[in-house]
Amino acid sequence: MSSLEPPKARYKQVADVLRDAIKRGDYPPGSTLPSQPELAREFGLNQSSISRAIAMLQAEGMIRTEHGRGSVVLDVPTVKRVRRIDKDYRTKPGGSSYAEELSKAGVKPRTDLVRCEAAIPPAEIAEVLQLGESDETLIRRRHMYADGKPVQIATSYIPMDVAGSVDIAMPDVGPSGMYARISERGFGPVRFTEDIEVRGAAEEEVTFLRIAPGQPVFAVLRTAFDAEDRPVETCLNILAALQWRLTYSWSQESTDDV
Amino acid sequence: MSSLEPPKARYKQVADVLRDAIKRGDYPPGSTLPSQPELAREFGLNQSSISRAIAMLQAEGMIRTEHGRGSVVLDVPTVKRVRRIDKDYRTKPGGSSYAEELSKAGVKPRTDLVRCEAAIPPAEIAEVLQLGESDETLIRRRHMYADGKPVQIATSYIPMDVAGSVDIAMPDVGPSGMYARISERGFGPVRFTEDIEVRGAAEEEVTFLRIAPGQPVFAVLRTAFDAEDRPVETCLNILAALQWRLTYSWSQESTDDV
DNA sequence: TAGTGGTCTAGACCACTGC
DNA sequence: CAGTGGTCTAGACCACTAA
Repeated sequence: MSSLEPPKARYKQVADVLRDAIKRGDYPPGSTLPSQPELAREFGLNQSSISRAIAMLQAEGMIRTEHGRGSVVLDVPTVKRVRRIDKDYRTKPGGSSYAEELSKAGVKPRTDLVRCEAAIPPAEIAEVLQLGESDETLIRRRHMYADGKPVQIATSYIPMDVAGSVDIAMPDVGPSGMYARISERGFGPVRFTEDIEVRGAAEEEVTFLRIAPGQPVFAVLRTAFDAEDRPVETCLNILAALQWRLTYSWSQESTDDV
Repeated sequence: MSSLEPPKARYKQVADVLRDAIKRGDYPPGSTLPSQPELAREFGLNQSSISRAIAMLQAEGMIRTEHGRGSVVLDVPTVKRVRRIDKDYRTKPGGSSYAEELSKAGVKPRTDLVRCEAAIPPAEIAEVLQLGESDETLIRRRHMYADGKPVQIATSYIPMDVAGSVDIAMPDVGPSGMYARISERGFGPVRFTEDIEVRGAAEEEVTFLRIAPGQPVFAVLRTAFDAEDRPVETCLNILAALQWRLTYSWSQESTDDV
């Protein structure tokens, strides 16, 4: 046990000790830390100070407190996963789907279709798709896992006249299949955009992704346009921002400096 | 004044009140909130509770506390800025630089060269550039502003044999100019990658970008490769993650689903 | 019911800023 | 120096979870 002397705030020192212990593996992911009263005894401090140290670790995303249960250690990968988008001439025809990408990386992918219906999309989605307020889209929401761990929430929106019917999107229809189906109906995508935003995780995202409240998430919105430059599909992906690296790759002349 | 009754935690109610007041413009960016003892009197609460409310707002990025001075309101744009990368056939030859991009958006850009020297780069940069531990690069760090507000820290790294000499990078050499100079020396870039990461802001970034400690930042690393696929330049851009939207656009067949 | 985290108080002292 | 935010205590009560 260390001395816990000033000048550094004691609750910060407690946080340091606990952080090191977690990183060392003393408290593996899923386990709980000792209770706050117990830690208070160990460190010879008041529970308030301990509580503050715990709050600090939670803000850092290392743990999540559950009222009445304890402080559970979260699984924070030391190495970020990579989500790669290659758009140069090397891109294989057909490209790679989420499932293929992960398989190559040696992890087992799994996708659960949690919602699939025709409904009015959120306003910002309707705007992207250039739809009116009351226009419906086919909405497909999937929960995606890698080796059983939740990694992504994906929600795609397709205007009903593009989708044709809801059964375009049976649970097992993959993305490549999705674009193929759209192409068959004469809306073959030729241009894509991706908008990347970062914001604090919403309630649902905290729960599914098993991250600490307030942690940042990526909101990646990919939109596909057909030959007439009409948006035919858009898909919103939510990922834990601190656990992923997004990489884009392209050829050609370019001198963007930003 | 409201009642501040349970069930909601009082410090959260205080945070709500202050947050609304800030959004309403009662405390404009740059001003300070009333002192904690004063707020404690106003709300009829203990200073500890007020302190907690303040900490909450700081975690949200709305204010930054300065020891001995007060809690200063930060300037958090309601609309995110856009950093656009077009890499399809529409891209104009020559592309658009940071300065042009901002000028078009109607804001006045400014760039300060804060560092320009030959030195050994950080390990992760050396790895990207495929350099040895003791190989030096030309390092150019710029602070960029829009309408006088700090928006970005950009640091570029160029292997010395590519740069030739330090004077390739005089303060007024723009990015297009930079690639032109590199091309003249026979290292014309033909392929690019961008890696996007999010992490908590470092000390220096908090200070320059004027954001709250712990707020997430984008770390965008763009690397240029020549015809032999050798990395000839890499540039790290740091931006306040909650204030920007990154958008990528491209054509061609692609069916990535991730 | 026992144990957990969450909140709050009254009061104290410290460290830093700016006059 | 006075005023600010930062830390800490001792003790209390509440809300939630699980046995």
